[in-house]
Amino acid sequence: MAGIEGDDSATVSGSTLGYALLSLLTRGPATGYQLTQQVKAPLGHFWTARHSQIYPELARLSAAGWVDSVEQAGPGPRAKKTYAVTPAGLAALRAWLVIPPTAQPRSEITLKAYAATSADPAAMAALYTDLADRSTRLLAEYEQDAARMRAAGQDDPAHPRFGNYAVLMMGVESQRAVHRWARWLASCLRTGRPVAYGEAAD
Amino acid sequence: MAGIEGDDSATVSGSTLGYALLSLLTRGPATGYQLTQQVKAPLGHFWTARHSQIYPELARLSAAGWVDSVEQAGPGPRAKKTYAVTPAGLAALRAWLVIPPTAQPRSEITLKAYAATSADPAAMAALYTDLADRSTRLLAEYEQDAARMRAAGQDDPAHPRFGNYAVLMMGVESQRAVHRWARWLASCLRTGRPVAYGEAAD
DNA sequence: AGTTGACATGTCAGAAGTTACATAGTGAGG
DNA sequence: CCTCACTATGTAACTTCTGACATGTCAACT
Repeated sequence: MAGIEGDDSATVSGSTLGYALLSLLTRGPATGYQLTQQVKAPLGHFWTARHSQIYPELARLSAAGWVDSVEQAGPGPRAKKTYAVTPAGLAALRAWLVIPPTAQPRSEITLKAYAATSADPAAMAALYTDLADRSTRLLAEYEQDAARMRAAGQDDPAHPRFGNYAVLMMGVESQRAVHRWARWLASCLRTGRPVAYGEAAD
Repeated sequence: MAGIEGDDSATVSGSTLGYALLSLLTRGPATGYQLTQQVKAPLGHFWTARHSQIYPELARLSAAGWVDSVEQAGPGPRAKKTYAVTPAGLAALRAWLVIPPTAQPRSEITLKAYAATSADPAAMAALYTDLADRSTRLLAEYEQDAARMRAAGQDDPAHPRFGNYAVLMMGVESQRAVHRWARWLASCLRTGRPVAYGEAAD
């Protein structure tokens, strides 16, 4: 109830996805389809959503008065809708942003490491070697993107897309962390003996 | 169907939570209550579940023949059940472990960073300063745990609880990454100007 | 002329996860 | 004696997320 029917109580309501969409819309109006594309990168490195989740959520945001939409004739059987954040939506986003989040991260690859001793060591070592390789590739990709952004002045907190740069930098840090860890773990499993951290060989 | 009715097909079925519980049970038989405690640390840093999710999942694992249970008279209105992995359960776990995971991580704090420019800079800077402090505390805690484990020989891949150590090391890497990133971001937001990575002051 | 891929919007069933409700014994401390 | 915390197991309602189903246009390539 609170906050979802146009009242201006300070109560924060709405799902995390709703705020993610509002964040995307602060970069300019967009259609549901465009938002679906935009949750791929760099946001997609830390938050994803399918279109089947996005369209209903946009309807909810619209009902709450947090976004406006204009319809144009588009391809396909239905009208194309372009959404934009309303002042109420922006206020709601600003209120949500400064609340410290509590959600714990979930990582399936780390969960698998927890049971590493139950599996075939060679197969598990291969799994973490692949992960290390993948993180190397991703890291190179992210660093290139970061350099491009810096050249465009996007590393300035005053730049309207500074958030993209901030998320990308978290991606860089994460991949560095994953790389070091995966390499160490693969080394442990391959040799079958304790390996000091930082001494993992390729 | 496949894999859930006692057939020994190579097909992997079951939820991630099911495999997480099997992983815990490879460390020895446990009750649902004990499993609820054990998903707190170190596994809880990367995977969590409430008892309301664990009890039904144990019932499903039992129906699939992946775990066995023995009942003892316990406190409270119901019998206490102690679960143990069956050979079929262990085989299922081993098959699942070597499949490369695909799930993307989710991080609410990174999502908030994406919209950082929409919020009050001072409030956002405080949020990331707090995060940096929290990661410092966690890191110290994790490093202590890691030292204790190393002293107990748990850093040896042959040790039955090597997985605990591996997960903890991911925790260490993650907190280091979060710390560096949060400090940098807070610095950016506080000064309002681009800050080179690695040059963020406290 | 036919196929593929991008554009574009939606629904539905089910899985996964959270919060709250419900019950009951035991031991420690006030 | 009372309360609190821990042990212990379950259910119910609800939210969130995924995967599949459903429709239709337009441009490029074969």
